[in-house]
Amino acid sequence: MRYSEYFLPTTREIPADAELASHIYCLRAGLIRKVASGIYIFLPLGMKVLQKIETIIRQEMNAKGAQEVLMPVLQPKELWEKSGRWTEYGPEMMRLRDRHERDFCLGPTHEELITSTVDAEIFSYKKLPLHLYQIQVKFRDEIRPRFGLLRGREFIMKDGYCFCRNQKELEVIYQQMYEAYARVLERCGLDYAVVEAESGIIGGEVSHEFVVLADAGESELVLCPGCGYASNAELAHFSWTTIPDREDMKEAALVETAGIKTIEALAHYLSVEPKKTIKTMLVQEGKNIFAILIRGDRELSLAKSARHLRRSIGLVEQDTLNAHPEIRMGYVGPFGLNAIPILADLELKESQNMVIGANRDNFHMVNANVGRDFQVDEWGDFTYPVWGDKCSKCANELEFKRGIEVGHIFQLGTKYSKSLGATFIDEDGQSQNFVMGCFGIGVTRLLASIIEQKHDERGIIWPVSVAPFQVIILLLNPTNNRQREAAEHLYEIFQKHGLEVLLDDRDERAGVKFTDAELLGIPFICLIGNKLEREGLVEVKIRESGDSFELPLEGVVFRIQEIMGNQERGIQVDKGDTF
RNA sequence: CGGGAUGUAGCGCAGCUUGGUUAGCGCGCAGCGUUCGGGACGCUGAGGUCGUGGGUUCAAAUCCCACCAUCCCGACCA
Repeated sequence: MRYSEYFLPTTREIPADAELASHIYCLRAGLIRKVASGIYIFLPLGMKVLQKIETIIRQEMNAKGAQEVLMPVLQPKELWEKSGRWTEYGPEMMRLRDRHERDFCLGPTHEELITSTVDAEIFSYKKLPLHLYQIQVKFRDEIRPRFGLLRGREFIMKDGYCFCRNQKELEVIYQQMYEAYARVLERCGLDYAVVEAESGIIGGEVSHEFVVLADAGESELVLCPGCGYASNAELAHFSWTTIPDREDMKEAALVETAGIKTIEALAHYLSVEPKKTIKTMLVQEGKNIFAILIRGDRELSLAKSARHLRRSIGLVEQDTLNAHPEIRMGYVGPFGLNAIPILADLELKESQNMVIGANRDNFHMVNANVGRDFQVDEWGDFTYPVWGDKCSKCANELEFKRGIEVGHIFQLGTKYSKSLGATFIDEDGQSQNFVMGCFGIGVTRLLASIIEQKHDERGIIWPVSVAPFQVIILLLNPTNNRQREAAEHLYEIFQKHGLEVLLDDRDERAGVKFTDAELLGIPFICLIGNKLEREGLVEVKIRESGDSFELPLEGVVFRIQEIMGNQERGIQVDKGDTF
């Protein structure tokens, strides 16, 4: 491709809308342009990268026997009413009506459609397992789209659904997908973690998230350097470090703490460490309130709480509190809470002489002790790990990182096949619900994550595997015939060897070309300039390392292929079916 | 949806507090000339419903009201 003819608008200024590197560089390097909040057009360069990523995904999916389909974005209401999700899904689902007043939605996901399709065609266990996937635009009317492609409303997703005879068969496919996902991320050159993502409400499901490590990421991860344990911070297991010294139980007493409603203020006022206090968190499901006691210096994990209670809960709301005059906000404690169940974090089981809310305005209790001064209905694990906490499996100190969730694999079981009545006939002639799995990769999000992890202050640093071009030739003096001819010749050589090459033949100053080449992040930058004129040498710069070397024209392609080959071998790619 | 902020040329911004002639600057864009290995210089030029609607006023980019859009912080997710 000749740069002079290519639709590739780069910008010098940082767009006012963007904050994250991936967002800024997607715009500056001419990959995308915004159409509306969370909605983007992909320009030719962005399109190329997208296709590269999709190809990698296709190869890995096909290699595991998954078959590609394409489903519509527009889906009829009836389908969603069958699964109950037309009402369940909420405002995130974009609904619209056609000229005949029929209701549709823009598909936020495709479980309903795929399940009903398979159900209509597959009747026998002999046809199972079946694994279908698609790479398609999905639409979710996000409450708050942000960070460019990282959280769009319209985004491209690869989603796969497998239909199995039983749990065992599902587990085999699940394992295969685990491997396939890992390979996709490796081939994209990414540093990532796989974390268990247990689902709170519906027990028994197995689920893993694939998270690209990046400081800008929205999910917080806990990693153990010792045993490799990885988890969402909000669900992470850990063992607490501070085992309290044994002390004698002191006499409990009420102290006046007028106007003191936070742990910090309380600890300061009473001159105790925050960890010697207990805070009482209130959560609710519908109108039901639960009190959860945790150590004052800890944070409540709603995810863990939800899992423990097996309910979908949120922090208590003012409306709900109005019906409970016995609750004294700011001084809540496990006293006189009537019918409200009191749960407590296991960490408090051995605690002694704690400060705790008295559930009486302007009073706390000091030297409170479990069992003597207050009772607990249920013990559980309700808090996040913090710096210094140890791995519950191997006792190493846990590490904290942030990441971007790009993939999620799920053992669905019969949730959708049941609600949609999708069945097959098994070996015994009995009707059974399909046992399903679903597997998603956010393709556009993956693109953004790569930039988020692979960039510097000058621009993107594409891994060769997804780079829109492997090589860019900078013709520094387009008016110089010898240099022009050399550049054209080199351009042909690259093409003949199957490399994707961008020839910067624009009538621009050298500085512009250098800056753009680095912004675009093309892995190999070949300079045709004075060096060529004087010594017949091409200067090759490697974008990632900044290293450079000089070679005669004819040798360049082999050297580049050699370097690329070495990188590929590091990943050990065996190509699956391609088409 | 709650909290914060912004909307002026393709992009980045000033002007608004204290209303007053043809609304500015930088980059980019077009033409000509000089330049040409890290975003050159000179000259000429094109480009604006000042987010939209209403109001106040002799007069509104500027003051008031409403709405819309966009971004950032919270609850959701690939």
